[in-house]
Amino acid sequence: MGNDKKLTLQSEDFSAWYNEVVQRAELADHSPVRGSMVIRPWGYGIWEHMQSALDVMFKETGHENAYFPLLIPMSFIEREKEHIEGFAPELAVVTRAGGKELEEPYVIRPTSETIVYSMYAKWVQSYRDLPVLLNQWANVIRWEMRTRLFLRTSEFLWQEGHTAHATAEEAEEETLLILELYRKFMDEWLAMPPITGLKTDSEKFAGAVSSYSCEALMKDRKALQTGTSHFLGQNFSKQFELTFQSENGKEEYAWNTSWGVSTRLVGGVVMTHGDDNGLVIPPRLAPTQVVIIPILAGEETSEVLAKADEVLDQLKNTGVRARIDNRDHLSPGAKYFEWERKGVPFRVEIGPRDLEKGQLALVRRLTAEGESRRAFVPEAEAIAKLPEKLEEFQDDLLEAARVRREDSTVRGVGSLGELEEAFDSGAGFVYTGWSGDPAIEEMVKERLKATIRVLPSQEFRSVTAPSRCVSGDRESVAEVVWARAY
RNA sequence: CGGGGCGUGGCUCAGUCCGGUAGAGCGCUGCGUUCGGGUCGCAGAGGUCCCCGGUUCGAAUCCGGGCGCCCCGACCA
Repeated sequence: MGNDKKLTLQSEDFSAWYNEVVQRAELADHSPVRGSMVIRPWGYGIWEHMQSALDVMFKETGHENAYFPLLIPMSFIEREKEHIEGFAPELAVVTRAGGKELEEPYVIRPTSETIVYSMYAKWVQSYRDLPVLLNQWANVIRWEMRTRLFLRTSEFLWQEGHTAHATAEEAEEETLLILELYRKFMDEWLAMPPITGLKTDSEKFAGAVSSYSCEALMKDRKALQTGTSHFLGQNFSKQFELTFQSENGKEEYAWNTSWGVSTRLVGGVVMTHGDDNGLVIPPRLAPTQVVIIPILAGEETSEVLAKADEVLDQLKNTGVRARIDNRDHLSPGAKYFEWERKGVPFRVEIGPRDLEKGQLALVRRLTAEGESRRAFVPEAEAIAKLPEKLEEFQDDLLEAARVRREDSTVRGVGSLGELEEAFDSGAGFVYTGWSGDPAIEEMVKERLKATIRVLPSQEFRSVTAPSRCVSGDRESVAEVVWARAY
């Protein structure tokens, strides 16, 4: 990578572009431990904005935060059969502590269902104790074979919600409520509009009855699973004796859900909005929304700096996250490149000429085709309008992402040949019929490297449901969405 | 775990074939200069050449062994 001034072009090597931009925008760096990363302030700042937005949404829907421990007894993880089968290869295990071999090894949580539901079992006696609606913000470890900053690291940060309900219907409702909450969050905050739907058995969470997910389309037209919401049925409550006495006095097993999004979302934002100049951060997530670059020139330097301070204060008063870059060893041009690479939505330049004319130079991170990059706007007007310009920018990013998604969506594909052709000509999401046979999934994955991302939720389905399976010879039981995925 | 590649200043790499006392660009420090799209000049700091062993008068370079990392495939939020 080096300090070559230009990034690898997206069109040349998307994956190299991603690695470079993550490091050179100072989002994250590799730690000495293979596969794990240090999240730097710029990247963590983005995550913090995601966290606070989600946290509000969780609380608005009746959830509370709690914290469960990092270490889980090995026997807990082993309790649910599919759960342990799914996670066994990627567990990190503590066998020694206090200078001695432990009697029972501890697993570093890959997810917390087992410890959570074992505790719920203690707390829940009666239907009056339900529902339990908890979330935790935590780190987890899954020993992945191949890792990439943010997208797949051995340790990552996430939130995991865990709920217990008296009825299956209520738990299913919760699962879908969260799926919709995630979707809204991704639309409104990340400007990364996912499609949603049900996972096939081969892709669902180990231990779930059914899994739903959000699937977003990256700029290279590969899908990224950006959030999951699981209906766990009574699988865990049966293993951990999570029972309650119902209204009619009978002892029953509770119904559970779990759901999560992770720091992977940061990688998703990078691949959804970034361009050849670097990151583009949606304003609502940007640690700095407006950077002020004073043009320092000779005798007017102190006046320019004073004006910059004044503008900073006024922007802060309008609720804009702004900062001044007054480093004096860099030329203005060098700063432009740096902040563009870091994806700051707007830049304000203040120089002697602007002082004279009572104006500010406003530069948007993305400008429409043919539009001039730099707009000179009267100072008061520029400050007053920036909040709405930021909202506009946010909206434009969402719209552009939607258009990209729709433009690379192909519907009504009726045969394996057409499916292959679609991917060969650069399709992102491809909709087909499916017989429900996992062998078809397996075969397509083998041949085309594409998988069924979801059985789409109602609003994403095609107007006319496909009647035949993509494999040709059988009837379709459900429409499915195929994509090459991360 | 299979297949490929690579370990040399902070970073990217040249030097290795053909052994002779270690280089470039970028970055960093200081001073000056410049400042509206990656300023320029001068001076400077910085390296157990991944590790261990062998061959040799002499090893970054040759030989043997080890370790680590990256990329491609099988697993995954």
